[in-house]
Amino acid sequence: MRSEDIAKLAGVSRSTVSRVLNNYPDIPQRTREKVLRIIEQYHYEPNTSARALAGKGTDTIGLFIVSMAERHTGNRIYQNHYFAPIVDTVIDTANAAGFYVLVHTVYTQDDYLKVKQAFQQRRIDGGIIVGTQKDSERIAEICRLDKPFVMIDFDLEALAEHSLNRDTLSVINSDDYEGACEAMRYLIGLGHRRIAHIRGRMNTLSGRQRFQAYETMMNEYGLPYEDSDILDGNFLKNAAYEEVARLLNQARDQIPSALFAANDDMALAAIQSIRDNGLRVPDDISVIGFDDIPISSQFIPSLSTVRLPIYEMSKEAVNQIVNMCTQGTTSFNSSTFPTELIIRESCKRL
Amino acid sequence: MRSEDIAKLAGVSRSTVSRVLNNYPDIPQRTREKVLRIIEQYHYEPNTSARALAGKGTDTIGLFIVSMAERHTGNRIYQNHYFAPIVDTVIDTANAAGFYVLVHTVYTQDDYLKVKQAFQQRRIDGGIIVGTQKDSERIAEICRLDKPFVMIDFDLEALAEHSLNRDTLSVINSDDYEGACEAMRYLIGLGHRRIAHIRGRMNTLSGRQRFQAYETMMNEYGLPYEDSDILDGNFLKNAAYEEVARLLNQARDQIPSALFAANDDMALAAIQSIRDNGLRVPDDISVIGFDDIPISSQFIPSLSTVRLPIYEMSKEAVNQIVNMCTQGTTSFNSSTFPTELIIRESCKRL
DNA sequence: CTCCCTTCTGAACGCGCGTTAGTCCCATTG
DNA sequence: CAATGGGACTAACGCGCGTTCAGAAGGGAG
Repeated sequence: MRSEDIAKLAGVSRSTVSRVLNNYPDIPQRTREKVLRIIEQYHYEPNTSARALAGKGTDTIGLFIVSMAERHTGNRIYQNHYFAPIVDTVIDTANAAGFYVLVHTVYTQDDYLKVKQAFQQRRIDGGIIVGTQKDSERIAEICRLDKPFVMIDFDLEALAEHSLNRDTLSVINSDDYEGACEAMRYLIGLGHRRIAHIRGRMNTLSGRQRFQAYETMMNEYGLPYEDSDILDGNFLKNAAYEEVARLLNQARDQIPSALFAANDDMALAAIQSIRDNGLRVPDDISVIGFDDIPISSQFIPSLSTVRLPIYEMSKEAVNQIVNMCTQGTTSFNSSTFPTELIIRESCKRL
Repeated sequence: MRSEDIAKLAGVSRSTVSRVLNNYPDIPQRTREKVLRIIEQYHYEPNTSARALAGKGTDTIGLFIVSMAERHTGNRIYQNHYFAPIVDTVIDTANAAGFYVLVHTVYTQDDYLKVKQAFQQRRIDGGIIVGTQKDSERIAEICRLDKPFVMIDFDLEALAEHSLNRDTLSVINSDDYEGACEAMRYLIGLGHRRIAHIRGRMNTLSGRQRFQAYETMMNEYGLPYEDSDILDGNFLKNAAYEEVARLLNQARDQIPSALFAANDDMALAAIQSIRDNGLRVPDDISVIGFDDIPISSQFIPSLSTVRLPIYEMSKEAVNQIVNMCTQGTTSFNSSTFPTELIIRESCKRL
């Protein structure tokens, strides 16, 4: 079933059918209805490829997930507390807007080619890229394609470095720095003076921002901290568990009364480690995390943390892409979404 | 950059370029290399739309997730323990095979149209559909399109009903029945004679199979059970918690010594409920679940359960689709994958 | 009745590629 | 030497649609 068949059945020319489908204003109501009836009746669907070839878009956006995990290690991405809700929201929002979503994982440097290809092959009209460890060099290449593109969590400085403030590019960040400051102020407000921090990976923007907030706040409030109070984590549980165990392995009065972990996974591991070393949370040590992953609210004790506005950010990303694609609006945008301090049971007044 | 540009640069005709790209045998090595060099040099990528229009496929498969949740309730699909690893594996496997994946959620009856459309609009070469509550009527419509199609977890009887044993259709199931039997045999082998069951939704295949296995095993081993031993769950925590509380609200010696829950979520809720009623797991009551969701291994006590071969099934689904798409092989297939009994701490010898 | 303007329609071209039928050239054979 | 054959290529058509431009049909004014 092609548009020509519809045209014949409706007794008009093919171009009239096309005009009806594309909402041209100069089609009289009678003709329009007649054509639409035939289309309805025969369940006609325009061929996307032909449409795209003739200049229309594909009504498809790409969602690229940059991860340092390895392909085929099984089930890593969507069980990741950070990626899962993004994928979820993006697909949901896009589908509701009548767009299809092409999801692709990016593990290796070569996989970045796939992103470019998706654009060059005209598979997608626009793209969203997420992931903590993006290669700004490769990203720069992709941006040079000059296609509607939104990045979630990306260091603006890296952009400037490649002078890529193009009109088709948008960046959506969460305000991790301010969120981390809030967490620190909360701990300090509870009377804690000796506060430790488990860092995330320092090659990620969020890792750096959260750590930076820790230092700034400690300094601002004139609180002393030593190198040993800064634990070198990597966002993962194992290392955090070990590092915390090492922290606890000193004179009782040398142990900090509070711990700010750069993410919930490490915070939970820290609590385990603290327990296994015979101390209690929050009675002996207060722990606060970052991310508000689902399990944090169910853990015992439930974890105080900072919620990321993932849902809002993802939705905004799709909206921007869809606008760019449909209206052809090209506007550089850099929005920062506020986090939210979630107070639960894992912190206690000193 | 079009193939014609490449042709000019290489000093050949456009069709020669096309033949090189499509591995035609009658191109001498010299010409082939020359063309490939130019392609490489100018980063030429064939336009997918034009390609699809000319008869080639799109190298894209659709992944449709049928869920009864509601759109825009935020973050349901990929945080679902069942869907997440499927999405994960499908995307990973397909990407590794050079295929793109279009992910789409199906919430309402109308959304099924989107599935049909994706095919009719030639967006995808083949599709995978997953979800527990498929509408076999709609599925039948989709199958009638006669496109490569794989369903994960689908009742074969429903297929027969619509007489749809077409060559392009495959069904991949997990052997829930046998898995549930194994779980029951394990409990019985531990000496339990009074065993309760919390059912899943009876309008799902897995819900029915797991329940059926319970009844069959109880009968086979001549164990008595009463209506009150069969709790009406719906795969969700809340109802399970309540139902179990009701079960425990009777004379101590009337309470079953073991409980087989139709999924892990309900099993975990049951353990909570049992605890809240002053009994212990596994000392007073043994509990076994089904699914082996990630949290089950970390729960205290860790949950004995039945692992679903989700990874294997998803991978097989992609392989079948890819084969059908590339080789044009059309073979009806119905494979059943075995489950695996995972023994942990939540069950104890009576 | 003619002219012009508005409203509507269709023929034709182009999008970029796959493929078929056919051409050209050179080596081989009778 | 002519005829044959095959290897290496190309011209041309078709895929299904969007869009432009010219022109038809209708309607009102002069």
